[in-house]
Amino acid sequence: MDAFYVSVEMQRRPHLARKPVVVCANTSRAVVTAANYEARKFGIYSATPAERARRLCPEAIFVEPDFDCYRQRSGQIMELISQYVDHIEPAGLDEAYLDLSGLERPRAAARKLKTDVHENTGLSASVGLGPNKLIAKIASAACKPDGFLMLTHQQAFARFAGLSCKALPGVGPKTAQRLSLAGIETIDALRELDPVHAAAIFGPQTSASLRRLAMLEDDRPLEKNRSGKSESRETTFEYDLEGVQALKPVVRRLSGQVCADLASHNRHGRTITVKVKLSDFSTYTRSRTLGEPTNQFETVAAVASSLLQTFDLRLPVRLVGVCVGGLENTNGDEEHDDPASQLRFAF
DNA sequence: TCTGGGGTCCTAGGACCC
DNA sequence: TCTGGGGTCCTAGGACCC
Repeated sequence: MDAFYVSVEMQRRPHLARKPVVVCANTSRAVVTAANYEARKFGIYSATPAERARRLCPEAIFVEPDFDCYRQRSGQIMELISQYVDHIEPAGLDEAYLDLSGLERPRAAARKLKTDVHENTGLSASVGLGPNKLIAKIASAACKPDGFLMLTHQQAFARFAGLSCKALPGVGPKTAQRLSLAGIETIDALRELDPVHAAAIFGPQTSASLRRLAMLEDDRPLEKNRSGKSESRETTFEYDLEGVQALKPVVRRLSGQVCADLASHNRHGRTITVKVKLSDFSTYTRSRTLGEPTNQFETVAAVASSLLQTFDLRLPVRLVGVCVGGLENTNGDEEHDDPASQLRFAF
């Protein structure tokens, strides 16, 4: 979906049309959750600090996020899509991979789906089609907003060769910087990088996976019904807190919220992790794995509290978080779909 | 002006088992 | 005195994505 959260908010407030709109929590240390295209013209993007966003565009309209609403709208869209195809892999609230390989006219079906989504929700999507998830994903990003792009492997190869390596999903700022130091800026330069040289820089695994990315090769199957592997809550304080005693009640509260979420989905996990971010942004975690999965508040809170004691808190604390991971499988069968499927699609 | 929250996956080292 | 190889689980940190 194009600028999904902002588009939902603008739909609720028609007078915001054509104005710069930013979805952002109303707290001192917030960052932007989503910005519409008008706001992006001012240099405001997702993750821009709120204060900076206000200075970049004082006339921008700030709206507080409403994730319950976004989840509900996302559900409607996923429901609509499921009338077209059986095989859907949601990839967040505003994005999904679809397997169109069973369809006779996949391009026409995707076209109709895009129109249908707009007619039923008033929201626009960008659709990329390709022989694998990677190409579908890059194609949908390349045609945003409100775009439609279908590419063969060969066409994608030609079209994306000159793009920055950062256009490859999985290549973030750190990897891009390391590549840049090696003189690699574009996807075709990465493709032509000597494998031995690459392995010396990135190690055998990472260099091989970077190479596959640059070749636009991707054999990941579509995975539907993925169940979550962890649930967590974390909070950044308005002002840094000092000492374990100040943090204990927060850790108890977060434990309670995580357990309530787990219980509501009838899920249980074995590994409890506490995370701490200090005033200098250094981040530490401590975890403990139990013999049996749990979602009991007293159990999680007690373990989290004892983990909290093990940190070296010489600096003030900016953030704490509690995570329960190692969630047992709820619905058993992890369906891996036919890897021979030839056509995938992302929006 | 400092820099969220909810996740996934990968790596690497150590413990432990056969 | 010198001491393997493989596999799994756990912990900690880090990169990345939406």
